[in-house]
Amino acid sequence: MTDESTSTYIVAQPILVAVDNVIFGFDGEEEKLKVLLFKRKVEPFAGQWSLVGSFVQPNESAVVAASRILTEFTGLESVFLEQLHCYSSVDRDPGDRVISIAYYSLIQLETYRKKLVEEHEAAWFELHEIPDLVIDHKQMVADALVKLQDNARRRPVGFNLLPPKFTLPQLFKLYQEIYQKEIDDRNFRKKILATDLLEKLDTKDKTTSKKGAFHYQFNKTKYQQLETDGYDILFH
Amino acid sequence: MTDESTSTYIVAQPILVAVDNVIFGFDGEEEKLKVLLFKRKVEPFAGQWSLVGSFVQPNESAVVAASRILTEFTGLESVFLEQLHCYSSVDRDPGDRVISIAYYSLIQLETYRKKLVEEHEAAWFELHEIPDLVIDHKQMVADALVKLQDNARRRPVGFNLLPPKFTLPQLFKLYQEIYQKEIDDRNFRKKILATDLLEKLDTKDKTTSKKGAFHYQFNKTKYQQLETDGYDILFH
DNA sequence: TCAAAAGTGTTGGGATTACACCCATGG
DNA sequence: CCATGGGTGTAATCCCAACACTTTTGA
Repeated sequence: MTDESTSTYIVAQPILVAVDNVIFGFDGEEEKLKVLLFKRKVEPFAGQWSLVGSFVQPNESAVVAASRILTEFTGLESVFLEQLHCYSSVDRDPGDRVISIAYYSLIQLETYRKKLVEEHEAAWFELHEIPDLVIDHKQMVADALVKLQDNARRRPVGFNLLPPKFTLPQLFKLYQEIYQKEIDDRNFRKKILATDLLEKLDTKDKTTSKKGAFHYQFNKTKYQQLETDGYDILFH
Repeated sequence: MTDESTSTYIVAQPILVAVDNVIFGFDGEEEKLKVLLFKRKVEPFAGQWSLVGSFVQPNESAVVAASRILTEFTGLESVFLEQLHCYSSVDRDPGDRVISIAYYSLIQLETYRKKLVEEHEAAWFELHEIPDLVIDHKQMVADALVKLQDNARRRPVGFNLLPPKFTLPQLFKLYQEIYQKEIDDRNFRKKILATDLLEKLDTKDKTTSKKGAFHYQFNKTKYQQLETDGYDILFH
């Protein structure tokens, strides 16, 4: 299949195909949405900040490639991963003609493997502290955020960013981070609880207040249903 | 740039990159939304129905390639054209490893060059009469329709499918075609007129009724504003 | 006792759905 | 004059944004 001499398509010229992954994580301590970046290893632009990425191998699809590098950098498997856009300007990469299929994923920062990230000289950056990135990666991050916002309105994606047990104040702050604005907390609770997605537990998280905030978890059945059926909530 | 011997990326293996275009047109006579298909010229699958597509050339981006084949088949330039998704399964094309970046475009059926279409053995198919298509093209059409529906709710895309002067009954039927369902016509008028997008002319189209339906055209200023700002209308 | 965060309800206004009849015209 | 499609209005409902105070508890 990948031996060019056997190709049916004589006249076509192959192109290098990469994937880049905008990995979002929610830092529960700092209550900030962050993006994983690393220092690029290869020329051109070696040493500069970049999204994590890889060339697509002959025996893998783009989503498998994106998943592979996600695992490589975080140790995580089977997390939220969705295609964003394919970037294909002729001159985007001065090293060669390379198109890049961008993905974005949502992970729980608490569960990623810190060691892997350090080995790769990677780091988490807040949205408004993202440094200059190679090629069109800054555009990819911007596009990913828009898509995340759009998605968070229609489907329970936000929960991919939180640990299994979380509190409503945490969830609330996460959504404020996603939308990069202040949200009315009373209306937020109403709307989120109205989805029937949350199950209140009788334990509390007392790390952030004396009163303590109740833990919640998802109703898995409802979660899967809403993941496909969707809803439509605008947060103000 | 495209000479492999000069590539910085020694280890990467290039892949064939194609674009496929889901071209939608609204047939004003039959009041049907249609998709342009043609009989594939090359093996494998020569002679079978396919979306129009092409390999991406070394000197063009994917969107340029998609635009090029659109012009080739319809004679049209600078019409609505938007990226849909990149399909990259390893075995999707038995001829070779080929990934395809799918686009979709919206054109006015009345203005396309009929001759070009005939020369290419292409034809317009209603949505529910689409034959078996090669590879994953049927999936592309399905995905394109979903994206079109989503887009029509948020932006004035529907107007790309109509001639400069059109009537409200035409627009109404177009939206019913896009959503593949019946819509309340009184509420439809209210919602569409509320956008401030339409300018009523004092001429009438009498081809479909004795009373005649008033022509409308867009307010270009408002159109451009809403194209970027967007709105959010659900049609019931 | 008080500071700090968690939690809770109501109401007025605007938007939306559902719904049925009159109008204009050419044949 | 009538058949055909074009055009219009309203009432009841629902939804939602806006808004401020009480609770809990550890220090």
